[in-house]
Amino acid sequence: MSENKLSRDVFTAIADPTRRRLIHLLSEAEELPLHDLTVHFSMGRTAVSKHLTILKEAGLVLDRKVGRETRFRLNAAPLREIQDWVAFYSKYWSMNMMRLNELLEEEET
Amino acid sequence: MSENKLSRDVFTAIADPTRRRLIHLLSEAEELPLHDLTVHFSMGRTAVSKHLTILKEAGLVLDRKVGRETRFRLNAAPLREIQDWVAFYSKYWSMNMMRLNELLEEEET
DNA sequence: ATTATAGGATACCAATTGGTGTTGTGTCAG
DNA sequence: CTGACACAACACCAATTGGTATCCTATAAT
Repeated sequence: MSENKLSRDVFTAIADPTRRRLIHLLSEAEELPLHDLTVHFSMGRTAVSKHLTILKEAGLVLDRKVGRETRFRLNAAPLREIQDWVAFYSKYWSMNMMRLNELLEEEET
Repeated sequence: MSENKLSRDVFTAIADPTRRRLIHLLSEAEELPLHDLTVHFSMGRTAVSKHLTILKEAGLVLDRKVGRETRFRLNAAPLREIQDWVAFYSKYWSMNMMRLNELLEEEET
């Protein structure tokens, strides 16, 4: 029962706009404590903390305690999975809609 | 109140694994009716239909009625937004963790 | 020592999500 | 015409999500 709940889908982690903003903030600041992140949002500290937990479970952020504050920093590596996934489908928009439509026209004759 | 609910975040659309499987199935089959898609899943037809609606709202699939069946096909173009988003962060995993750790070491001295 | 700050831990809540079953309608086949 | 099929449209439900407020501990500043 005491399993690690460290596994979280990267896709669901980046699904939330708040989480994407957090990723962006962390990308331009190297390392930030919770408080400094919270001020950028209109929601409370607890909510931001929850989002950070989800990002942590997806491996997208790392945290370390420094004195009384917990500093968060970005770990972009898991985003590679997203890139790989979407790269597979890039061929479907580079060989364009036009060709697809042609095929469908033919089929209907 | 009768606004079009056509706007749906692409990020949330691809967050669900079922939806990603649907995208994959459609990518290799050009065009498929709901029934042919449903047989690949252990859930009911209604559930699959709902997922397809979400994909439609994100612009990721298009549908057309052919006789008594509704055929769905992939429209990969909106995935470009994902690619653009993730491409921005690719620099954070190419200039690697090592460099980041170096910076943090220095900071602590 | 006292007080203020940073944040973890809970408990709680409303809204959304992901699924179900049912019903109704248009279409294809005998 | 009749029955089977493909699907949309609902109504409904449990679990999850995204947020809140409250309480508590640890650290920092005076």
